[in-house]
Amino acid sequence: MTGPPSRCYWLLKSEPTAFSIQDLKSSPKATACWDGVRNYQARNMLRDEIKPGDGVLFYHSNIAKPAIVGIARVVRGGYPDHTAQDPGSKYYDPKAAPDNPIWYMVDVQFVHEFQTPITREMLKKEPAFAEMAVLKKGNRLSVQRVTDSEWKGILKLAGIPDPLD
DNA sequence: GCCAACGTTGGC
DNA sequence: GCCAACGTTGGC
Repeated sequence: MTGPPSRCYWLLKSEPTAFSIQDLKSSPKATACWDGVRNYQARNMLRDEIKPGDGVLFYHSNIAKPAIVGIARVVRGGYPDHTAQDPGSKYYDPKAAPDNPIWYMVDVQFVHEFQTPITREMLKKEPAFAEMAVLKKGNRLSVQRVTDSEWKGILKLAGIPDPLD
């Protein structure tokens, strides 16, 4: 094989009151597990598609100015979300078991926080981002695919070179 | 706070 | 398998 390994891009959504990019940055090794996803479509992407080395747009939702606030990288691919088997967790799912974890998570590492968040309002002004799932009305998926050109466009808006290169 | 959109549940 | 009811998400 020649050339760089292929890399995919994702948008991960989080309510900053639950888990913010600052929380990620201040985690040990600036790394945290992306737990608590309880939607099958999102689960399938976490389990099957998201690989170490992939790029992540970190999106803050459910706030006055929802925005992409920075970049992370995937450092561990899909593995069972243990919070589903922890009765003390708010993400507990009594149907999950060691031989049937049901829910999966990945590990992500902080890479870069944008000096100025790229707000939803800004994204909506750019035709290049019109097809992004995050902008579609009613879309609640917390894990979304991002195309190469969308990724490049976001970094261009942020005014930085690709921090994963 | 409002409410539209969505996913899940469960009766039938 | 249908679909109404419900709980949740998340922009506004």
